[in-house]
Amino acid sequence: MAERVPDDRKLAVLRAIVEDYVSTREPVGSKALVERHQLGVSPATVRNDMAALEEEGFIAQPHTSAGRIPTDKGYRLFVDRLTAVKPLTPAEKRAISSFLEGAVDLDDVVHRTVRMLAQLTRQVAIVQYPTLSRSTVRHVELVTLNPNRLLLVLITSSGRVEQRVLTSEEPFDDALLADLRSRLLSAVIGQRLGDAAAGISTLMEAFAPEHRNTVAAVVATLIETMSDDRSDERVLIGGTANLTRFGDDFERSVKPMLEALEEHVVLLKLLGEATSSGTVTVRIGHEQPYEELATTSVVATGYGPGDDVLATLGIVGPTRMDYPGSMAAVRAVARYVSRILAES
Amino acid sequence: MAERVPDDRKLAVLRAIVEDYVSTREPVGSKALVERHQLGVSPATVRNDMAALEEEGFIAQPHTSAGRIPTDKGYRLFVDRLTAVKPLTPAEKRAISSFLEGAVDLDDVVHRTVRMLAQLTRQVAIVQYPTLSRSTVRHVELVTLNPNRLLLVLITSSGRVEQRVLTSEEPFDDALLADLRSRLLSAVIGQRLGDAAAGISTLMEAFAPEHRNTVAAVVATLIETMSDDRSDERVLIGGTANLTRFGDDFERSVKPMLEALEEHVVLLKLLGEATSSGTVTVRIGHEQPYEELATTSVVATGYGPGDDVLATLGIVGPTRMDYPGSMAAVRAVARYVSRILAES
DNA sequence: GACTGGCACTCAGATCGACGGAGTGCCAGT
DNA sequence: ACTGGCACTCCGTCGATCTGAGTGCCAGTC
Repeated sequence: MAERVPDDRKLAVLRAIVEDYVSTREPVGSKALVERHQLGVSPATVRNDMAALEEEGFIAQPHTSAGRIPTDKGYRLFVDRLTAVKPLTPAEKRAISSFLEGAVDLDDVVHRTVRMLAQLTRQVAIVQYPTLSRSTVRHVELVTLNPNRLLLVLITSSGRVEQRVLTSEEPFDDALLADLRSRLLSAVIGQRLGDAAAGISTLMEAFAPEHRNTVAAVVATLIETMSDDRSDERVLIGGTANLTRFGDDFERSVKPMLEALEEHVVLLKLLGEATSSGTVTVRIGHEQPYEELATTSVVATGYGPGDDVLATLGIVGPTRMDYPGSMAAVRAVARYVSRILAES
Repeated sequence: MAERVPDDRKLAVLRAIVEDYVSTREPVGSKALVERHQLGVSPATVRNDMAALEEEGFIAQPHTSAGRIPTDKGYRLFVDRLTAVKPLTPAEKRAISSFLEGAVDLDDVVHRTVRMLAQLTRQVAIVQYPTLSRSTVRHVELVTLNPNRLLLVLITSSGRVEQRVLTSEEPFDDALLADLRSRLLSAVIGQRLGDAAAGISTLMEAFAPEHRNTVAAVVATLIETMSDDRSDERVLIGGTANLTRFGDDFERSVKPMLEALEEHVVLLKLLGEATSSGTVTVRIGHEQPYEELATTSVVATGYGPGDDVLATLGIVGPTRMDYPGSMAAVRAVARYVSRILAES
């Protein structure tokens, strides 16, 4: 209880155990450890340290007389205190940068990002679409698809386009629509999505009573489109083929993950609250909210133009993963995609 | 060589083998067969028939003294000649219909369709987005995102919205854009996507020489947007969690499938040429073009409003699948989604 | 000629026991 | 405080054995 953090050599042993276990996937014993790392002490000493680390809950043995594997708590300590920032190679940086530069629109940016992440980390990548709420209204358009169907298009400063279809019993009046359109435009252009609603809800009064039904419907839909910002519940995933590397126990680790990938709500909860794009959040094993994904870790961070954090991206993999590498990749990709967004 | 198709009882035996193997996943022997089906003959007789069927390549045994399993050729015969149309239950029909009715836009239709398919068949579902080429231009909008960036939006009669961003060295001129916009509109509205290009390529001549660069860029982008119809290479997949049911041999059957799911081009090739929505195409094992997916079958059909076939949808699963059920589900879903599209 | 009962044969998968080796904990010695 | 040595544990593997489902074939019956 006096001191919670083990002394230096024990930490070195823990680090060595994590590294070896991650790369070999097998419980690591004292002898193998001293052979592969320059610890400068004998196996017996390492054994004592291991016993202490086990006592404190950082490592565990699957069964008596097997090597040790890190516990979630062990990985946690490793990530918090033992991780040296592992910079990407220049080649990797160039690859990220040039691949993301090639994107033609927001959708493409997100697609490329998820692909890049999956490729770099060789894990399953998840990218949440940027939220609109901070962006402003750039344009509103009303288009009649046929006399009874009206398409409402909302274009935002982030280059995103939202659309809704309205149907009506009686045909839409073109003149009315033109009038409504211009009034909407002047009321709404340049406003933030969140604030614009106030300006148009009173608009109705300018119209003749017999038109108010139509106007009210359009206004309501527009407000709903602006406020009901569904984009923050949209996510894109990639690299599912990397699930093969999850582990041997198909039923217990891969299946729950596949099910989670179907449910975007689950994924968003996994990604968690967005943190500023400088800091990378790591959630290890039981630290994430789903019991079924007990052997799964999440590495995530926020991103967005400039210092705004509009959404979250990250990767998901087995607790036994390369944390330094994943964290570096996630951070780098977030940084680059943020820069791209800022340029828009 | 004289007659290629076995006599009636042999066919009954084959059907029984396929059905039993699909439901039990285990090689089926002569004794078990006569117990579970009313064949009216003894195991010994069935054995003779089996020997004949094996001779002709419809079934095979994994090893001597094991039961038989159907070959691809066996499944093929089963699908071609032994499949009774298995209508969906009224409850299923209602479920499909009401679930699809609830869709708010085209995107939502496709999402719901893929979900429905996956749920009904308990397989991996694939839905190709409907192509635009037959639809007409409903609206074109030019929006300046900032002085040097212009957003071009194309709205089609199918309710689909395409967008492109143009950047320019020098700021866009608002007056010019307004002029260009109205000329574009009158030239293009109501035209088919494929035909509209001709009308606007000559438009440039109406503008002053110093503006021609800008105009040319916008026109070129618009034409590209209309003709480079990327929607036909977009697909949506769902039900990947059903991959768990693929088989025990993870590495050889699930991994290639996961990889295929990452590559939309591969999926499109799997779905194959669209057939009219009445007929369902079944590709069994080696009949589909990918070596790695030798134990995978595809059940697909075309769909689209009315009798137009705009795209393909279907399911992918292990060769050992419930063909009658899958075919019925695919056909029914295609029919319903076609109807929904026709109403738009 | 078509079907059946019987029989010998095959072979994958399960069961069992022995064994080797990696790894541990502990203790006495430096 | 570290190390070498030693006895002990126990998983995984290997080989031998056994069992049972399934087969092919043959002689007999309708």
